[in-house]
Amino acid sequence: MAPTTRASVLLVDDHALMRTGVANIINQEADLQVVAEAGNGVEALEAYDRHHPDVTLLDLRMPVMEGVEVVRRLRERDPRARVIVLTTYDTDDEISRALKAGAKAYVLKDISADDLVTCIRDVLAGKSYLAPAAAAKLAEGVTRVQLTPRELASLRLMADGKSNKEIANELGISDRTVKTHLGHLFEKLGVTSRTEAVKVATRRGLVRLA
Amino acid sequence: MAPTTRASVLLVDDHALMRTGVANIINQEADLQVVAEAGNGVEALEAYDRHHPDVTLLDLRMPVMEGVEVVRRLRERDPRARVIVLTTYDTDDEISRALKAGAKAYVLKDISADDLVTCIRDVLAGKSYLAPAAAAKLAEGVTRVQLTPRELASLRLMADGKSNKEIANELGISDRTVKTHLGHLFEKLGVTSRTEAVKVATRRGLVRLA
DNA sequence: GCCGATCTACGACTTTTGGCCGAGGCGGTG
DNA sequence: CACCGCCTCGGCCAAAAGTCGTAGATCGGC
Repeated sequence: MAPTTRASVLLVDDHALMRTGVANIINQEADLQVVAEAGNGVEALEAYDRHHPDVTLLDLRMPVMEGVEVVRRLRERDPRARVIVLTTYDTDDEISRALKAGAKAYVLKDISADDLVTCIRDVLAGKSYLAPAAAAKLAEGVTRVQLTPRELASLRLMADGKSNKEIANELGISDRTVKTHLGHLFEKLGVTSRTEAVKVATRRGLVRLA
Repeated sequence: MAPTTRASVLLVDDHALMRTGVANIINQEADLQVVAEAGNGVEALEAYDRHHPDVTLLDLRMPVMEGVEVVRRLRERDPRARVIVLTTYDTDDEISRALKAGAKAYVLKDISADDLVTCIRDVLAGKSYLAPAAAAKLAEGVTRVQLTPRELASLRLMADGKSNKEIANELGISDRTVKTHLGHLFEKLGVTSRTEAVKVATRRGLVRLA
């Protein structure tokens, strides 16, 4: 039982309670050890540079810097960085973006402590892991919408309650053009009105209200 | 160090990970002990009946039964039930409804483990506790909107992407009347369009998208 | 250099939405 | 009873939104 070297874990979550809870679970394992915690993306990058952990547990949906962006930057500065996304939400957009950014695993917070530990060991062993729910969402997301930059920008402003004219002003284009973009957007989302579009876009993780 | 009687705690959260994390924290305290866990509202009521815990830690936003409803039912069957709401969200609507339903405390999951334990002891001692952020939201909510049943129903359907005509059909009234309800709603929310209304209503916790 | 995607924009049109009135019915309260 | 809040509905009108088709400009890839 001589712990030669425990694998080092970096914990990133904006909820202190979740951090200490998960830290407790992990530190109970003889082969794992939490070496640092971070409450947002910027802190996460700093902590990574200081400790170069073997694996990083990362919540998406954080203040200061978005989770997917953190994944990207971590992998930029260290292509071997192993990132496990641990979050509550499972929109197809977030899942696929996180995986594309280089996350090795995507698990939901309703996972059991045992399964989480197993997942960490799997990732340390070079495997990857997808939560069943996440896999299902991805599968249905074969029909994943590919929005153009303008469509996405229009969508975001629209979801913020802006009128076509206001959107046009902010984007520096004509309101006719906004109509064109939104028309294309509606077609891609399979809807016929803005409120419906906001609903579907929210469900898919394309926008975040509140 | 003879633990005369440790206060019993019931843990309700739909995330297994959060449950075991918090359970670890609580069980490390000599005067506290988790006696049961539940993953949704119905389980929570069953567990309460079996164990009659001294205090219940409850997440809002759960499947099967809404958290506020759980608070209400717990207090119904035992007016002395001490419920601490432990959640991630802090919309003024949820906070005030939870407190009105009889919750003794409202804390957010970004609380530290120490503060959570303190909060539990406070509640056991008969005190109550409001997270600063929650208190602030409540304060600004002096202007809390009071929607009529019809206004709320129209709002919900509208947020679901329905047109006035569709809302009218579902409610069995004229679309003119729907316009009236929505007009009043807009005035109360301080907006002039449906998408804006959806945004504000979501922020206030009046509706839940996704 | 051609093709496809994207962004831009217009006309013309229909439908929907939102604002501004008034008005009757109904149920509870002072 | 009179008042008030809520629900109901109507007309009218202006503005916004959504649908159709068309079309020039740009950019990147084959």
